[in-house]
Amino acid sequence: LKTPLKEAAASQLVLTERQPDCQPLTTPPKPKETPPADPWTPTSNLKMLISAASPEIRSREQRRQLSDCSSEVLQSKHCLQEHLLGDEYEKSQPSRKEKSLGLLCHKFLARYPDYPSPSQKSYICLDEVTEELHVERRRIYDIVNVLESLHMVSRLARNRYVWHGRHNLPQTLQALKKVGEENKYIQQIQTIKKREYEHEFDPDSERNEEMSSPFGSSEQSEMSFVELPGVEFRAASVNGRKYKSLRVMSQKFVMLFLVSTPQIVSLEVAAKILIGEDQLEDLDKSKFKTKIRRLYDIANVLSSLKLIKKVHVTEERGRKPAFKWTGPEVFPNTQDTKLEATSTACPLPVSESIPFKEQFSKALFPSKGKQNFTRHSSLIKLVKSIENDRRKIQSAPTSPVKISASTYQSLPVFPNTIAQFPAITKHQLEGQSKTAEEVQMKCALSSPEAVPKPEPSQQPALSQPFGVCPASHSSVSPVFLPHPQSGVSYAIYLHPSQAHTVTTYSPGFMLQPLPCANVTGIKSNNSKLLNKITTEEGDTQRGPDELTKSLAAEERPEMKSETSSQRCLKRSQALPENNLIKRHKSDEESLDTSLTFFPSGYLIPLTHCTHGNKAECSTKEKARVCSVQHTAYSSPITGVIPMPASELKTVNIPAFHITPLNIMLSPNSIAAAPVLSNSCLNSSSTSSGPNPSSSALNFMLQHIGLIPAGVQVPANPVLQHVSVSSQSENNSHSSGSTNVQEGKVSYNVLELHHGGLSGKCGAPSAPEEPQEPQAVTENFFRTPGGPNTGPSLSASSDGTHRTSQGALYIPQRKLEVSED
DNA sequence: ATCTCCCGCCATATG
DNA sequence: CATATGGCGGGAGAT
Repeated sequence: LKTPLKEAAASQLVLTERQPDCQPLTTPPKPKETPPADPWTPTSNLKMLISAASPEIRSREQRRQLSDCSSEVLQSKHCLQEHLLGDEYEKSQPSRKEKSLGLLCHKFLARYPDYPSPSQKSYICLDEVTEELHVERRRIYDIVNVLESLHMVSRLARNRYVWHGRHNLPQTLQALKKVGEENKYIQQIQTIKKREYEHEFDPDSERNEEMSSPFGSSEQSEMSFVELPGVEFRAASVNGRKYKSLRVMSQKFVMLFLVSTPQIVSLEVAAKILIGEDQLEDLDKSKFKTKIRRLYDIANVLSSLKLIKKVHVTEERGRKPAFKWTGPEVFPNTQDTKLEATSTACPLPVSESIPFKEQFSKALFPSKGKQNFTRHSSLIKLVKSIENDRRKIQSAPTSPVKISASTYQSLPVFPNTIAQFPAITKHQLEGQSKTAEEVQMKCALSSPEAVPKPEPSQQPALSQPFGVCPASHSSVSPVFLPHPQSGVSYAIYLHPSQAHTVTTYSPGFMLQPLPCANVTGIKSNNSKLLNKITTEEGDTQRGPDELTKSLAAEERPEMKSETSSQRCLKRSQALPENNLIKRHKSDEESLDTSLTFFPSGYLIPLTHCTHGNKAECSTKEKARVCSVQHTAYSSPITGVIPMPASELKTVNIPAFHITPLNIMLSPNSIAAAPVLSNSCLNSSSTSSGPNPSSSALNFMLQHIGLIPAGVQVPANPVLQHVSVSSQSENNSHSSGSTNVQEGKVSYNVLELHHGGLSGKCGAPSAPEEPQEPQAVTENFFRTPGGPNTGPSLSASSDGTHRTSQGALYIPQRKLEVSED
């Protein structure tokens, strides 16, 4: 007896047929709903489904109730009847679980096809649903709200929703991921973890430095709902002020998964981040509790959607509830459209293309969208927030703030719009701008996860936008950052999405170390903390894959490094699939520039900012950007000080995974701009390019705060490329420890966590091992020297992984992740 | 005891 | 004004 899985349920036909039956009303008198599910009832199916999910429960129930009744249905019925007769009182323990939101959600979802045919839209009438499902309206709202956040449904009018199914999911997720990156959730997560960590070990932690301001700076926007071009919020409430807290929370929650590397997010962290956004400090306990409650609600429906599943992360402080993303991988934009459609295994692939365009055009021409984009309240709000931003910015010009308030204000509400641009265009623009500046920059290497299969032939990435971890962007835009102290301005190439994020020079911002969200001690964390992550049960798939991936990536570097200056394509582009598409460049920015969205959720076209690619930006614009006044709507694009690529040097610091940063000294300044390139990238620099002077490197590091002013890091080691030990690849379990013990630096291990797809390049390995407990390791930066010593770079010259003086030592930490 | 999270009061939004 | 929505948090079942 196969459990009727979702597939079945999903099938439209089945559903259709089943629907009528679903109604309990039609259920014959006696079969009162009872735990010992009757296999033939839809409800029972659901139950089975659920029980299947949690074996424990099932077994328990079976033992308890149906222990001897092996003949299922009939038997159970008998039992039921007896029971009923015995105690007429319903008492049929609708045990709390049977009323769970998760189950309810399953029922709800069962009513609609995952991929409704575009031709016939299905509507949702809340009244019907509540009635049919036997639930209080309130509960339905919970479900619908979350679905809304994913754009699986959208409200038409009171009591009325449209069912979109999962058609929008890819875009939505992509958009969310992007926003998540912009919000720098990774950093926040790290900060939180770090804090916890510090709190545990060193209550007296004298964490000085800017890190002290966790996200005080990152106080996020108020609620901003990420919309999709085609799916605006219709009339009904939702739009206006009444926040859509649950909706927004849901989106943010999802974002956390999408940006963090081991795609696992603990409730605690999520709650903190979500709280942190609105009310900075305010460690209100009750508030936290409430947040957690909400998260559970959201998690339940997300679980029903199979986007996440519950797991437990065990750290030294016991196990904490967490959830693991089990939804589709989300690829960085550009390729998005294509890849996602593919990856989603959409039953109705064709149907999607058209809506897409429509949506797109809508986004471009708001006018069509009716009055959706204008509304008093929002405008007012906008103004307010802008003012607010200004105030903040001005008041704390020198503070180590990393994110300007405006950042969030300018959050594109329709990030998707950008994403939807044909990759071609994007690349084209990109290329142009690049050419113009011939910056050796960028190469948005996408985070490992974004790289399904590291292609051996990948082009060497030269650099990467700093602070962006999972760089999923391909274009970079320079931003001028006034240096508070020296007064020297830096030009940092950032991905457009990041550009508007940074308004102030911030070491912290640049520090962003690894894409790995779980890595805690970024800075000088003494790592006393070695936590371990062990994944019990089979979802460990990731470990192996990632390893493989990383291996491939690292090993290849020298092979083909084409000389720098090649336009670095994003890694993903290097991938075969991606290559198929003629990648031309386009610039997101053009779009970004022309259209800016505000938190309020309305699309407001801006005229003053011309599209035009950054290459064309004039000096004046530059200036404008520099000014703190730079507000939400101003274009993130700035001018660049032209600098021959040759002058720029690239340093490869594998161990760090620091996203590369190109720092350019302002006109008058001399020196070469040190550039850190991500280790993931095969740095062409490995051998070809001149090595940056160590002084430059040190300068850089010091600035970033990675090393104390006095410390000098030898350049050579850093430049070396470390070859990954093959062993790690094979046994992910022990790889971590091995590395640590041997004093080896294991970035490969780090990569392990990069959530990713199961890419496997040359390495055969990594078939997923479903049910086995596995250990994943997490690394932390640690400074052997002591707390104050900045982390040093660990490098291996010759693949020896030797820790050089001042080498960065990355201890491992294991966390145990167990499912239920 | 802790983890989950259901229930439903009640403030708001909408029509 | 009647309803529809949807914050919110008490407190109880599940572990």
